[in-house]
Amino acid sequence: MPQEPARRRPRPGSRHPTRVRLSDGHLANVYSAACPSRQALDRLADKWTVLIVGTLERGPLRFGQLRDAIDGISEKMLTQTLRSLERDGLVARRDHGTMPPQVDYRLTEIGTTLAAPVAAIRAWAEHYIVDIEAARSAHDQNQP
Amino acid sequence: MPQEPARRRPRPGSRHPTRVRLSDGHLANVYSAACPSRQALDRLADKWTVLIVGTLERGPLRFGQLRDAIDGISEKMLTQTLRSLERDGLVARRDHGTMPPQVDYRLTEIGTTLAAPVAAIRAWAEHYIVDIEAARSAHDQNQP
DNA sequence: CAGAATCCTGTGAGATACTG
DNA sequence: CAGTATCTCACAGGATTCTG
Repeated sequence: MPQEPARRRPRPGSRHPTRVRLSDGHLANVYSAACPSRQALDRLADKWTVLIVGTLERGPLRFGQLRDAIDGISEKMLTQTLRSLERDGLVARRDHGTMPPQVDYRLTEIGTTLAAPVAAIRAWAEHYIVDIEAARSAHDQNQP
Repeated sequence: MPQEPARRRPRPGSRHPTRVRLSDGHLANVYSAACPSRQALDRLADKWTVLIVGTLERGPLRFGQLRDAIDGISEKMLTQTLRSLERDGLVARRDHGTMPPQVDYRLTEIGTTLAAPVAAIRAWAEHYIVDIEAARSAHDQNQP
């Protein structure tokens, strides 16, 4: 059971109030973090989503193939991320019901539309990583 | 001081070994998480980077303007993310040295090139959030 | 105003073991 | 093979206070 936030001195006039309590008791952000684009961005801004979508771009893959293709992902995170991608209608899961189990995953129609912007990001990453690393080491030279 | 990982029974033959100890004592991934595109992707895959870059797209902004424009960001995370963006050469910081302090941030040339793919992602998000939410609630209907 | 320093918490995510 | 179920820790990130 989560403890009470334990604010030391609940004084008014906090300088940066990002949340307010609504009449129904829920907490909500003051401005608009509920903005649709923010919702979708948060969906993409985890460590594995973009990599899974990028890997499925070329066609359906089985669980083990995904695991082997995506360097460093744990089975747990692969399962979790696939589940939430399925929930959001970006990936479709097909269980053949055989024994031993055989399951494959493919992008849905919407998932496919995501592949394009994701590819753009990946292309940018591949092109500019050199400059980024250069800037990084130059910066670290001055402030070690 | 970080404790020893405390592996209960260090038995060999773990099923999914993602890391190996190199001759110099460092840990490294077996395959290729060090791939350049992965490096850059990890750079972008945090909660705030994309939002900051997107906000600076239209021109330089001061610290407080960024804080107010990006819904829900804390001053701590704004500072942190700006620092690392600066380190990577994507954002330039200009301190006017006045009193009270006046600092503004703008995209560098490389940062500007990132704005395009980021805008593509944002456009995708704005367009497809409806379908995502539909899929989500449809899915939750079946498995509540 | 723009932050630095500090404290605290929830979550991300790995390791391991078990199952149909 | 394709998962669950636990346990655990590290760290992202929020709240608060202080300062030049």
